[in-house]
Amino acid sequence: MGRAPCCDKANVKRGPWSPEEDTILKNHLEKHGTGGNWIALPRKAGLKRCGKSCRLRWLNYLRPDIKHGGFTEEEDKIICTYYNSIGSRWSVIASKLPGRTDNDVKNYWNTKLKKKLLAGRIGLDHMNNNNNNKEEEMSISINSTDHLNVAQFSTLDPKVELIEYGNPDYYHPNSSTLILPYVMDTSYDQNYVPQEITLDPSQCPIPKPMEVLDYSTSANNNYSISSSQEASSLSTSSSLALENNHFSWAGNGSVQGDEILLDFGFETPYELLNGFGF
DNA sequence: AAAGATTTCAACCGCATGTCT
DNA sequence: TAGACATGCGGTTGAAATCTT
Repeated sequence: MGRAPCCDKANVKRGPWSPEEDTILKNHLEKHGTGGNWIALPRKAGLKRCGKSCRLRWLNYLRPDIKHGGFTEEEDKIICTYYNSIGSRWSVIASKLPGRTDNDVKNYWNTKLKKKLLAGRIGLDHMNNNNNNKEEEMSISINSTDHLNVAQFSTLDPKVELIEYGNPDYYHPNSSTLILPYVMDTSYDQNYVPQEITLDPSQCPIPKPMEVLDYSTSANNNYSISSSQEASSLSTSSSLALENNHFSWAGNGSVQGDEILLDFGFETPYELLNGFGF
């Protein structure tokens, strides 16, 4: 026995909203509000729609304060910083971007920002344009007794900066704020100027240094992580695998069949990789 | 110009959580 | 306190738009 449906699907219209439906919903909400009950709203408004669908349409499209159009560089930075800190909590991230919805942010991340960031993070431009040696190795150190040091991708491209969790320069235990450098691909912006973003931990639960998990127990396990959705959106068939303490990124498309070996020593910044949607 | 491939994004789905009785 | 119901959320889907060959 499954869960009872929230509405009678047989008598409910689905799919794209017509301008007429939009008008009806908007007028009704402007006059009467939600009435504290989205489920009953479509019937009251005279719409053959599910209440959840009405709610989504209003929140994601019809609300007067919705900001349509492309994301700004500043918004990119905020999304990246929060995503790296709290993961795919889109509603929290969207709440930091006035006029943006969680759906917007999620779509933007999945279709554009992730690609942009990923490309910058593994320094593809650098490899493709400036390096005849097709195989590079980057070293990442994790100090489990101290903090997660996501560290030194800069060996690959000194222009690419990464957040270092737990770095006392950025994390101040007695302070009400956390300052993080921004992760970005400078190849996309020749005028890149390193910036800092100040976060309010009460609004955004940044992991503290000692909260980082100990990955050592999994260091000898073999992981193979891949995503068909990811492969699709990246126009590549890519995979990330961990074997014998080495992460290997294997992909085609923009990587052009190259393989990048990431040496994590004895421990693995799984959270970082996981945080970027691997 | 047309067909196929890829990207975008609105909308849906189902689970988790909150609230009310 | 438990159950029913509503809402919120993140993941996923698929049609339309756009790009490439």
